[in-house]
Amino acid sequence: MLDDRKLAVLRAIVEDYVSTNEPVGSKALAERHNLKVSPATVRNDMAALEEEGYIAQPHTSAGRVPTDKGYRLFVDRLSQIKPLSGAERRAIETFLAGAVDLDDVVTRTVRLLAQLTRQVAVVQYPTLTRSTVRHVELVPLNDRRVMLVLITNTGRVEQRVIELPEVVEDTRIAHLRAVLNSCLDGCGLSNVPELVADLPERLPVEDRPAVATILSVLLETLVERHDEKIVFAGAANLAGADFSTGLRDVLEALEEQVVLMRLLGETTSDTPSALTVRIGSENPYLRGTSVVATGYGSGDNQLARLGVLGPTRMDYPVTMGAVRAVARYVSQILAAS
Amino acid sequence: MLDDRKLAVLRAIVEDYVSTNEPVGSKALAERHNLKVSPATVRNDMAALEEEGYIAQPHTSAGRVPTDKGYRLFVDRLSQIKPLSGAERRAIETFLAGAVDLDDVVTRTVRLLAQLTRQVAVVQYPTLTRSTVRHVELVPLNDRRVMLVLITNTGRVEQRVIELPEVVEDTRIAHLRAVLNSCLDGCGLSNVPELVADLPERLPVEDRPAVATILSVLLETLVERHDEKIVFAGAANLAGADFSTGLRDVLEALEEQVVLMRLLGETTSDTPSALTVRIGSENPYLRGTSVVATGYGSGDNQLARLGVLGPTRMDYPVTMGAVRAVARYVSQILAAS
DNA sequence: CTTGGCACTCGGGAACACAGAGTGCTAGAC
DNA sequence: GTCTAGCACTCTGTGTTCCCGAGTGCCAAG
Repeated sequence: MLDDRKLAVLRAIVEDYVSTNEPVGSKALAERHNLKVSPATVRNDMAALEEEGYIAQPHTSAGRVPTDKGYRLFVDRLSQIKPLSGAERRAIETFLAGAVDLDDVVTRTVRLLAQLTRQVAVVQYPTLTRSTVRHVELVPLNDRRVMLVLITNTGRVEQRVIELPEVVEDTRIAHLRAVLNSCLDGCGLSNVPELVADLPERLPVEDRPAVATILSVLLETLVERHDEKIVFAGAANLAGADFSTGLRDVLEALEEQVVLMRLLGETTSDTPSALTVRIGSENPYLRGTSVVATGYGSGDNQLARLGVLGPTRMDYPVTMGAVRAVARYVSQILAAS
Repeated sequence: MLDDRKLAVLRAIVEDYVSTNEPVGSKALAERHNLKVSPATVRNDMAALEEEGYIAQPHTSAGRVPTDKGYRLFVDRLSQIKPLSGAERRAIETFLAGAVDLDDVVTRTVRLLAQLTRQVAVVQYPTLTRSTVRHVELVPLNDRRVMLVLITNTGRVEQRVIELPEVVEDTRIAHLRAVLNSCLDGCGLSNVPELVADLPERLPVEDRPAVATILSVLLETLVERHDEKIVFAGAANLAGADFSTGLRDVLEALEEQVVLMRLLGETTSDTPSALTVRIGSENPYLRGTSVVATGYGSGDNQLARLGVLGPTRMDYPVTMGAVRAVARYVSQILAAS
């Protein structure tokens, strides 16, 4: 049905349209890409491609434009991920190397990705669920209040102020801290609930109300942050592009954690580091945009996802290369710290 | 020079232009606001106002539009800050009350403000400099690494991983922590440098390299975060508005911490809780936008600033009311915690 | 299967006219 | 002196028309 030349024509159409942002006609195609055939032949192929739904024309007698299906075929079979230049790689390294803490890593990553792709970059904070407890700290603030600080091996720090149901002496707080740490240190966060389940029973009865309160806050912290924090950067890059759905909708979506999350998608368990490309109508919300995303994290321990969002008319090979490279570098950084 | 009626005309022009987004003519003015004079008279006044530079016409024979100078006069002398409705106040309260930590307070505040004003909201994180140390924590990660956690009375938590120059036993770390806390607890952050200055001398000589490293990171943390974190929300509200400078520039500025900082401005020391309004060309960057900002914080202890950014053509009384109200509520919340 | 030729179709830009809103000015009314 | 009414003038924005050109689909010939 689609012989090699037709595929070549489709590839040429996508490339030209992406670079010029104008419907591409048969004549220009035959000239620019040396297809060795005449415009008329190209037209025939185009008719076939249109028949199959890979391209469309905005109006009769205009050039052709790739459809979502056309981009899909292009991404799957007609393009190769374009690796970054050496200069770009070095830039990434130096830019990420200066990060001082997790917040900083994420912030730098998202900015870097936005700048590199000239799109909107989205980065999900490393998820807590797969990380392990590095330290639990209880800081007495006054005699009815303590601050709970939870530090994970990914460098993440969560804190909560807890109102105690009764006055508890500092020494007892200190004891509880020691117990908690000996019990939880190095354990996966998902194991925490079962590990602390019998804790109240192992402590003096008079401490139990306070312990119960503290534990409930601790568990709450774990659950609450399960739906993760997510940040974006590069909104300015949207200014030029035109979206079928209107710029406003895109900006609104970017500020909705839930929507962003859905757009980034799930890491498929079998191939965690694979690039996910969702084109136009393949996306849950925001049908007019494309999302290139991937999981990141050290080795087989996938932490979270990152990616970029842009118009359907996007340079997929370049974008995919950038996303993949940044994911790799940030994974390295996180593994090292 | 400018009698009462001319001022009334100016006020009417501003109000009409803000609500309709169209140059306002003499006839419509005389009708809609019962000025009790004829359009011709209004025209004379308009000519005078234009002479003085308070209004301008986009082209000959179009209606008048306020200039920056006109808005300025309007804000300073012709308008009253509009208080929020009861429903709005209750919404603020319930929305802010649910915050679990400082991050959450800031995030909720910025979203609330964006929604309330239908502009872009900007909130600066409470500054460290005026807050006090509540707790310093040193967590050994392995024998060459510790994590420094600094908790302030505003609920802010800073953490850093420190590479030690040599292996230090946990007990010595614990001792150092105790020393640090007894030394710094409750002290203002700005006093920390002098307080820790002679610390190395008071400790065993073999600990000094490690102590020096830790202290240098501690001081660095204080200084680094002096230029503060700043967040925004409501970029989607820009989609409708038109900026002389182009949407792209505004979006770019929003992602530049430094620029945002400059836009929010400094809290003037004499009247810390006063509203600052910068109109159009009065702004350092982004000449085409207006910024309404104010300091917030508990009582005389100003912590940071918050505000909104929008087109010059903005409903100043309403915006100012919202900014003031939100600043008050968030100050309360922070004072209580 | 490919190619050249040809008639057809639209979109977009230029030229143009026109209605309507708004102005400035002047002369008269209070 | 200040306000008002009338009038001529000046624009912008919109709608219309027209035309060019790029691009297509189809057909017949190589």
